[in-house]
Amino acid sequence: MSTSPARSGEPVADTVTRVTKRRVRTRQRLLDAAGEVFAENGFGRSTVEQICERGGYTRGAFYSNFASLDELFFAMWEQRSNSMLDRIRCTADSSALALAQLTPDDKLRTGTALVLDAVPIDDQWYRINSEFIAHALRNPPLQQALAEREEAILHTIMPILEKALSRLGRRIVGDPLVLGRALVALHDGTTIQCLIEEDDVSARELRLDLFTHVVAAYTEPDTAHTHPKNEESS
Amino acid sequence: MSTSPARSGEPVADTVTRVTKRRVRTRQRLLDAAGEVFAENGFGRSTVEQICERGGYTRGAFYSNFASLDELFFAMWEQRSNSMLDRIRCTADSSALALAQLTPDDKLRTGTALVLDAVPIDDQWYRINSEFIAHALRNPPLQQALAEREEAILHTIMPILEKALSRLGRRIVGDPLVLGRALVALHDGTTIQCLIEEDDVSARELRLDLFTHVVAAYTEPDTAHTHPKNEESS
DNA sequence: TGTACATCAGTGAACGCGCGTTCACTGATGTAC
DNA sequence: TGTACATCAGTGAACGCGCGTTCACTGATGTAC
Repeated sequence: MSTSPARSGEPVADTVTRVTKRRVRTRQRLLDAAGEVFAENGFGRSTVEQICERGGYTRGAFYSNFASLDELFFAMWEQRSNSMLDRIRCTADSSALALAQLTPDDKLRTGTALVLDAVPIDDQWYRINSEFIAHALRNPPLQQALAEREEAILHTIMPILEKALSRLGRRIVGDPLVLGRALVALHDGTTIQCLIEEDDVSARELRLDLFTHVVAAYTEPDTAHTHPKNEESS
Repeated sequence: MSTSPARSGEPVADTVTRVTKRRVRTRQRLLDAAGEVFAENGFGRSTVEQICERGGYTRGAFYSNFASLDELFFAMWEQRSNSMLDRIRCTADSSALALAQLTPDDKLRTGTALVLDAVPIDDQWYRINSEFIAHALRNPPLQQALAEREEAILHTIMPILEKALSRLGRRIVGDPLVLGRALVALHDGTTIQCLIEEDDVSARELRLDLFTHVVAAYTEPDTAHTHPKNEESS
């Protein structure tokens, strides 16, 4: 069992992972294919055959990697959900440069717009996600996963949000998580509108307005900007 | 072609509709059955057989009434969507009594809570609707129907909203439809959170907070109406 | 009102495709020496 | 390093169930007189 590489110069990890490499690759290709097919046809209308064909495999490969379509759906959703969060973190980091140039005098709306750009409105993902939610509402374990995802989203967003707010010379009134949840709800709700309507320019503007109003409502000017620890409220 | 009921005391309409009565009934039963089955299994995972069995018919009855599952899905969604709006109108009317007792001095939050009660959080409907949205995003005609539905929702909500606001001595700043859309988005977004979480009490409170803040942000005290009782005729 | 007739909504058997699932196999990948 | 060997990931044929769809029929519903 224990592999002794003897005089082999190759690192152990490399040899070990190489065994799985093929599996990892086909697994990944199936996951990618599943994402496309589910988005196109819907979860319930997608077949094992379609997904395998899209990924360039035969059906046997599927059963060698997943127990069921349900399992694949969940794995795919989880992965995409994660990469979504990564993308937000990443975009937020790069837009931090722009944010850094903002002064507290800049309008709240400008700052909100900047942060909002980090959250993409992706119609393929929306379709997958809303079907997953509907699916999860029928499966308690999946519902649990959804709740945890919500949690993860909040923890990704909060630092970005607080950093941006302090840049704008504002601070949150009350529990920060309440604002976080409100913004997530806003995103979910306005995304539908942006996707449904032809003229998504105006939809996006209304969206920005709404975000700005809510941020304004849940925050206040931070008068002790240079000395943040000055005033504390319960 | 022209039916002459001669001395028949029965109204013509009654005789004419009686021909369709059977159809109408089975159609309705199939629609009801479809709603249940779709909510339980998801649209894509539901079969013609399941729906017919639930409705107490054989498969032939389905094909005698609908061309495809897609058509049934749409018809069912449209009907439930309509009855949803009716329910809102109805509940709003009955809660108008409570609203009438509010004075401008009452808190905005109380009034918002009252109106919000007219909008149910129905998890069966949510599952159906979110699947329908995902489905409609792939079918332009359905997408059109969705957009029109959004329009209808707004026109249902606006009078209720404005009536309630005037009761609270407030009026909308800017385009009323903008507030309407914002509230719809809020409802959509917060519904997910209320449904996902175990402890939906706190979710519902946060929801109410959010609504209250947004209503406050999009309205201002209506100085022209200091006395609530002096406008009887609208 | 009652009877004889016409219509057609819903039945249920039949058909066959498509899909999920299995499994003996093969050839790609990694191991031992 | 090269060769012989072992493993097992992915193949593809095979099976059969389930489902969509059709259609000749029957009996419920409405019509004519």
